[in-house]
Amino acid sequence: MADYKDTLNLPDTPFPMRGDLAKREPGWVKEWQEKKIYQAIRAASAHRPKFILHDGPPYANGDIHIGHAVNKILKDIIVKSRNMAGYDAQYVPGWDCHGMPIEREIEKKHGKNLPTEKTQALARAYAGEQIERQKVDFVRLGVLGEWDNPYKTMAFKTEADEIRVLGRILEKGYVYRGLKPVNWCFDCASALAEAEVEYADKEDLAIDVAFPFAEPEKVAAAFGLPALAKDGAVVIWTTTPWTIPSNQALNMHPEFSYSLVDTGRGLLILATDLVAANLEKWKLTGTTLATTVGAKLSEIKFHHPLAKMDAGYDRLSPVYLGDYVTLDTGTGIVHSAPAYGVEDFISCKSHGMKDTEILTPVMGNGVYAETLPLFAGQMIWKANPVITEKLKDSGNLLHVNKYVHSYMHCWRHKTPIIYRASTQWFAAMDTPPGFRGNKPAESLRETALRAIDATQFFPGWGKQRLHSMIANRPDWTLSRQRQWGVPMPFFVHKETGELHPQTLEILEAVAKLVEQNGIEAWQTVNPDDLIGAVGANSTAYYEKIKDTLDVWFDSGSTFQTVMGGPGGETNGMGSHGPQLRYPADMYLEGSDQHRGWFHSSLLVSCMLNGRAPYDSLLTHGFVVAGDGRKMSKSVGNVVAPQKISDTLGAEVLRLWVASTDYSGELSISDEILKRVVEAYRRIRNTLRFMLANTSDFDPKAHALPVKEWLEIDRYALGLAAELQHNVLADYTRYEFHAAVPKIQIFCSEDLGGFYLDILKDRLYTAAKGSHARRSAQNALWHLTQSLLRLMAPILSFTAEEAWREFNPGDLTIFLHTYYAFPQPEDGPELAQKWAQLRTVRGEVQKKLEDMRTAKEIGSSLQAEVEIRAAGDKLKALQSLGNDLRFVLITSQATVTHVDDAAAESISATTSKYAKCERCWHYRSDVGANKEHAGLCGRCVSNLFGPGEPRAHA
RNA sequence: CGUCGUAUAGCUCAACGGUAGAGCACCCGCCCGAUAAGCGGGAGGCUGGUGGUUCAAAUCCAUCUGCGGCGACCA
Repeated sequence: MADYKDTLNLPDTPFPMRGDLAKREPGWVKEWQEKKIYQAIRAASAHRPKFILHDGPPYANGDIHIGHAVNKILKDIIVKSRNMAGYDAQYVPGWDCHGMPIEREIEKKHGKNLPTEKTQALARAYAGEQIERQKVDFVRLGVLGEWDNPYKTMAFKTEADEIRVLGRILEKGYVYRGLKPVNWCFDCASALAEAEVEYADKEDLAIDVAFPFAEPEKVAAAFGLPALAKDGAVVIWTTTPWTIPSNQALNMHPEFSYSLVDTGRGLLILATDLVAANLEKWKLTGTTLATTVGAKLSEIKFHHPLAKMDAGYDRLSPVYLGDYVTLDTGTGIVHSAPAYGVEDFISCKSHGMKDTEILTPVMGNGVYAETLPLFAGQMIWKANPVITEKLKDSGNLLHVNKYVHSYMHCWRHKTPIIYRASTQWFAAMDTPPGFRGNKPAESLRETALRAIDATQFFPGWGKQRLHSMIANRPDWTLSRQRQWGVPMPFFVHKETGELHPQTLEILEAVAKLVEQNGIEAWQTVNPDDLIGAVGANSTAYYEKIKDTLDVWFDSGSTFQTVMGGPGGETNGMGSHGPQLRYPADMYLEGSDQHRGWFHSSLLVSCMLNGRAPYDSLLTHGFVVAGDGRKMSKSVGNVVAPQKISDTLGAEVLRLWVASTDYSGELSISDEILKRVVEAYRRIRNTLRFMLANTSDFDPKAHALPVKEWLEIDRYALGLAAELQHNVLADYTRYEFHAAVPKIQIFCSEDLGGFYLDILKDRLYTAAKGSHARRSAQNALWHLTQSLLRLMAPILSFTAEEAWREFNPGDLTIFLHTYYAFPQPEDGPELAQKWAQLRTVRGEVQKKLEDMRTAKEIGSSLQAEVEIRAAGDKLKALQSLGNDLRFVLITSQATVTHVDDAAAESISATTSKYAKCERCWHYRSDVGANKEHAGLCGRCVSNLFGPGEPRAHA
């Protein structure tokens, strides 16, 4: 038997079937960098309209985790897809560099209580190292961007511009100074972040204190009594006697029941449920005169327990209602010192107490101010027993005992800390304080809410979320008491606290210094040099403030400090102003950034420009393990992006990101990744087949006008055009998880299961340069053009790898836009007709499967088919003529007319003819040519004659 | 606890008031000229639970449960 394999046009390509991604991707990354692909794309796109996705800066601490990878890959997919859609889509990555976590890292490595200069120097160096580490991992993911010139919030110019932003919001009248309770360490003489707080057991004095009636008639009325027969008091319980001198209110729960009890020491009010326990503790007996709910006692005033001890305490405390009051311990009544408790502060403020009315006798070192009656100059912890003693003297102490409880301690000093109202700087949400006659026309809250309405959200529920956050948030505390942060370079009057009259000029002067030497310049500058040492406006009267800005203000200002704000393209503002544009088309981050970066950026931009810095917001969820659980080191279900890159390849990670619906959680597991790998293999193999079968195709020499193609080739072109249209629509909506299965199904069903399967016969057996074969290659060539570009934003490595094979000598696929298809004239009719043909094909395949099960055939080519059909179906089948058998991949196919659909049927038989040794079809004319006894007629013609005519398939 | 999401076949996703679909995985078979490939066929869901609205509910409403985000001087 002659071997005819050499006479076939079998596919050939160096494009390997297996990607070997983990090993080969780093090489491609390197090439992209060496060939400066990103810069080439910029040059090629310079004339196009801009699409600006402004990068939200990751924090420069720690190696990237899977969430970072998701974020950057999504951004990369969007940037690439917008660029290929014909935009100049820039990507300038950035890093958030200041803040407490880095300070803590420095403390861990170099010890605590370093001088500020030292901390800043170490922090700056550390952040730089972290950025380089993270950058390597980001680049490894195939993310293209301006990695040579990223933005950093610690860049000197960025730091300086941030100070200028502060100056502008001050000038516009949004900034004021006020009180706020914070965690305070006396040894640090500073506020602490929550992360710097530890809990440990502490022994305190727990005291029960009576606040005597000041308005007995109102108390009587609240309990439904005509009058009270004797004096009495409301009783509170506290473990912080040192807050008693600062008491300014009492809290009761509006719904709890409170009793008025007649005891040996007068009438007492306490929660009904706690009467028995407390009377026993106080060794009293009593009878309940009446009960009422807390709400009835609202606003009734009581005497301070130390009122009789010193006139300085002769004041009244009103009852404010609060849901946070519990019946766990104590009396059901809580004493409220607004300067030293968060709930106390909020409650008193909401009842109209002004900052200036709040008593703040505890100084930063934990000692009572000289103005505090009775206890001046005492350290609060040492004052506890003294206060208790005074209360006893006053007759208002019902009980005292030692009490061990869990209490906040400083992470550094292991000493107890307190909540302490301290002076902070705020941006006003509702009532702009104004600045020297300047005052915004509307409140920041109103402006921001309007800006949200004008913003597009992906997914849509983000709008309501951000809206409700802005609607409900309190004033923004801009100041922090930290070292590694952008300073608020203010001078305030030592007595009045007023800002220096030349504040704006000082800010600009400091900005200039910072521009040269970084934030460190503010640390080292001599105040005398800025405002002079003598005179009313000098350092004699004004002191330098050490506060830094909230790090959220750093990243919240990047629309100005990086993008350059309005006019940044031309006015030289911003680290990347000329190339970017304000507002950005999009900010894209995890959904936690509604409260973070989206939020802070919105507020700063609204203060500066009255609008959001973005036109649209896209949010993605968080990555969870396959079982829906959060990933955590302790559970051990953490999936590291570096590990995936090193084993499966970053391409697989990219495909996983693209195929997951990011609007909810993104779950990842070994099985999920395995499925992604399967999908990848299928797509890769399909590409390989197309590359292999077009390897001898030269579009310059072999291109044919579409109308000269075979019908099925034109149909395939239409399918690809439809795919591209649908996929691009998904890209435009940023719904990549909808696009990926479309591509996958196209490869599997339309190509693998249909078109390519049918095409093999023609590609392999027709004469190499025949019209029939070239027509197929034309179609494959256009399909590949489209498919590679369509895939490129997601499967960047593979698309690029294939592109080099497909288009040798071209720098990169990313220089190209989506493919412009030639339009077949009869596209719609073909689509309809071939859909019908494919239905019939499916029915035939079922029939053939039955024969296979009955062992009548193996290969479908062993069968001959007869189809009886009516109407359109008949016409469609008949129109293919002799080519129908190729569509069905059978050796013979005949069509017979029947009158109506009910009479339609399909039958198949095993061919009785011999198998052509070359094309494997079973034909009556095999051996008809004596010189080539093993061949069928068309193979003889294809090899030695004019070639078989093919018009349809 | 509050609030915003989310829950459909083993996995990833469709169906957006009208008989639950696809790809992959799985099972069976074919092929051996895409070959650590390719083709065909098949099985597999009380759409998280419960109650409602409706002629009709995966879809609308309520409630419960699981999971997750946010509620931090953390980023």
